[in-house]
Amino acid sequence: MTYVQLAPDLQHIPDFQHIDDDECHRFQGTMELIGRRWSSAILLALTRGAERFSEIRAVIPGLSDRLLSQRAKELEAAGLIERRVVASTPVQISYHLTRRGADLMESLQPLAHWGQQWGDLPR
Amino acid sequence: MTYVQLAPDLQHIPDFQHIDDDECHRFQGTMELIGRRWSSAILLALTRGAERFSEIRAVIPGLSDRLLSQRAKELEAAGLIERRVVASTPVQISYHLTRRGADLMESLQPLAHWGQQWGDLPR
DNA sequence: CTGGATCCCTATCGATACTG
DNA sequence: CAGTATCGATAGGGATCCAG
Repeated sequence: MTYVQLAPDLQHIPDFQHIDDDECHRFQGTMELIGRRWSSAILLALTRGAERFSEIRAVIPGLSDRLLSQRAKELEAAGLIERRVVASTPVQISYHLTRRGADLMESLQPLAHWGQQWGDLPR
Repeated sequence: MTYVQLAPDLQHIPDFQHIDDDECHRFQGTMELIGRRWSSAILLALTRGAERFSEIRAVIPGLSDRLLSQRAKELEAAGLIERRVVASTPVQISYHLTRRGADLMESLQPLAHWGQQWGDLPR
């Protein structure tokens, strides 16, 4: 995105004034990753302590095996979550936020506040 | 999403501990709205002062008329942007962040920080 | 200038069945 | 338990043309 002047009544927002094109793409990329269906729910489930595959699925009604598996791969590829395998019998698999993922969740707290402050999105 | 215990090493994250099911749905809904392709770019363009249809399109390479029109409707329906019509000849149409939209952009600043801190998402 | 209408292709999704 | 395979339905998106 090309740079344009920040709107006068929004100049108290400091951090969007000096974002260059690359940073815009990062920003959009991040939004599209965690904006995909179930992505944020999965991250939130992990933030809340869910670890096992079935545990995550259990706390997110409507989430199917297939989509959880797919999203987990994407989030792992993005470095937001980690998949641990313990070679016992049966094999124990658990998912955890990485440091990077935990930082992301922290950075989303103001957004959660915003949601609480403004109530439901209009349909 | 059903409540589960917050992971021990994440208990310093206060705001996700007490989010109930409704708030989870709001959170996910917000993420999916602004996570759609071009949505965040459009909001960012408005934050930076773009107002006219052609102006927004000009600063977002790859964004088509159709998608800008569609996203604008969605964002307007969500109460994040406002569409003003001045009945001159020709008709002057401009887009602006609402208070709600501007608040949203403010709440996204930590996320922009996160992107800068962690660099590009892995491909 | 600001879109609306249409076509058409692709990505994505949900459901179902199956596996180590 | 933790996925993979397959399939049909649907939604999203690009390109193009058209209009007030």
